[in-house]
Amino acid sequence: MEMVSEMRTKRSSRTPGEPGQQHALRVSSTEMSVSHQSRLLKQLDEQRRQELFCDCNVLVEGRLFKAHRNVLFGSSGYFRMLLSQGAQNCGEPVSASFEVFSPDIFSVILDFVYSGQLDLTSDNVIEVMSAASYLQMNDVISFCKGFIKSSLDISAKEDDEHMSESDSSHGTSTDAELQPACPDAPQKDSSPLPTAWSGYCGSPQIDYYQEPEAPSPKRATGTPPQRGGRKAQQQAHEAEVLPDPGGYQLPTLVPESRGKGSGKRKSWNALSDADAMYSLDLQGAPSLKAQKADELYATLPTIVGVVGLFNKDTSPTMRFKCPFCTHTVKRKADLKRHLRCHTGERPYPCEACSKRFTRLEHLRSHFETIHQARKLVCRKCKRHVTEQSGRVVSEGTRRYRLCNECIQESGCDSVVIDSSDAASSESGLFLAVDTEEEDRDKAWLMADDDDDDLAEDSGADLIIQEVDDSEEELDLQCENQPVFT
DNA sequence: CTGGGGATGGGGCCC
DNA sequence: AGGGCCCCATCCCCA
Repeated sequence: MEMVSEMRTKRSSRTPGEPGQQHALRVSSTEMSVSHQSRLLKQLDEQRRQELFCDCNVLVEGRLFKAHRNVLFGSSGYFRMLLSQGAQNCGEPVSASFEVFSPDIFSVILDFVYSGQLDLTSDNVIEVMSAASYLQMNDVISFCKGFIKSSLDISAKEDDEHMSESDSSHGTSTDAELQPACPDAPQKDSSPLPTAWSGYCGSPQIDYYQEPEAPSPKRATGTPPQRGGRKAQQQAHEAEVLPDPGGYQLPTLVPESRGKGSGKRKSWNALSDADAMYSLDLQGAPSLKAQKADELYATLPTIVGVVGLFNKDTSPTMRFKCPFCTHTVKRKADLKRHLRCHTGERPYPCEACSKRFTRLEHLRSHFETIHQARKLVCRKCKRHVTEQSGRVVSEGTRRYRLCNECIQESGCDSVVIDSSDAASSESGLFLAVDTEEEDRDKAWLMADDDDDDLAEDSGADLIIQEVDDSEEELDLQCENQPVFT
């Protein structure tokens, strides 16, 4: 191919003046250009390997890489910034040192820079993505995201096949169908992901992964929107400002962790593209969501690399880095928990109002505050109430206590007085049955329809009678059941 | 418009 | 490793 191109190039350049050659010449020029670029890159790669004309030294955890500053400048935002700052002393070689990623990872990235081929595997994709984020190489990040996404897609497809057809022999055909058209695709049998990556390898221009056009609300189904306008606007802004993980800045310019600040509440509506990538699906069918999230989590030990952040005076501090943002945590469990804000997984549905939560404790807190009246305080006058001086009332799906005076003032029209619940709250939830409390919580989480006593005492059950869309909730109960089994 | 309080979500960390 | 608690930030509602 290259030879043909070369020959054509030569021929056309020899006969520029012949009639009818204008169009042919233009086509040849394009091919020549591509060929020329390819050869030039190849030549530069050769020079790099022979350490010829290299004017940039990159030290990664003690290993020295030599490269050309022009190439690095054109490939990485980080180097662009770095080299721009030192542009005045062009004659001297530039040095950069990294300890935030390993030499192997940098080698993969450097190979990509000089060849356009990214050697991704399930083992290195997260670290490559992390390093690419650091180096501000958005194309690499996009490929990594696509790689991860396709791994999920493939997992889902495989699961679908496994569910529909019990015969395991179809697994090979699936793989065959997904085999790459690109012969350069990395083929590692041990990796669960490699077949998916083939589409990207060697052809970085191919936009295999379609970025979501706009941040999509995670609350596609399920919980009703509670936070509209202002939040949506703010989060749209966040999505604009925080295209994580591609939106990294130089470490010196941006705090390493987003902290408890502006971006914290983005999990519901505003998502980074990576967030949206996962969350859209994950908000759909809860069982599928959990399944996919589980698949993602299952890959954590290999796919989510351990990032060593080195303290200068102490031993290396091992931390787990979120592949979607800059956040790092000490424990993998915390990372798993954190990932839910990216995946959109909400495995804990409230059976009373169908709102879903990322954590059991949040669900419990929600249920206690919203659907049970735990506080012995009158909601209106804030005075302390007892069993005698106040009662539990329900308004919509919310329950709270009012003192008898406030109940009389508000009248029975606006609130539904729920004496049975008051009794249950008093007798069971506060005093005598504390030990059973957890079991009850778990019991209603398990949606145990056989337990009549539970149904009587459960606030959820009482509320379901009041809410219009109870059928939907019952469906949700059935739907969500597998999550807890 | 503003401030207070409730609800919610996320991080750190202990058990 | 998971559950749970505490703390804090943010959002929303309401007076």
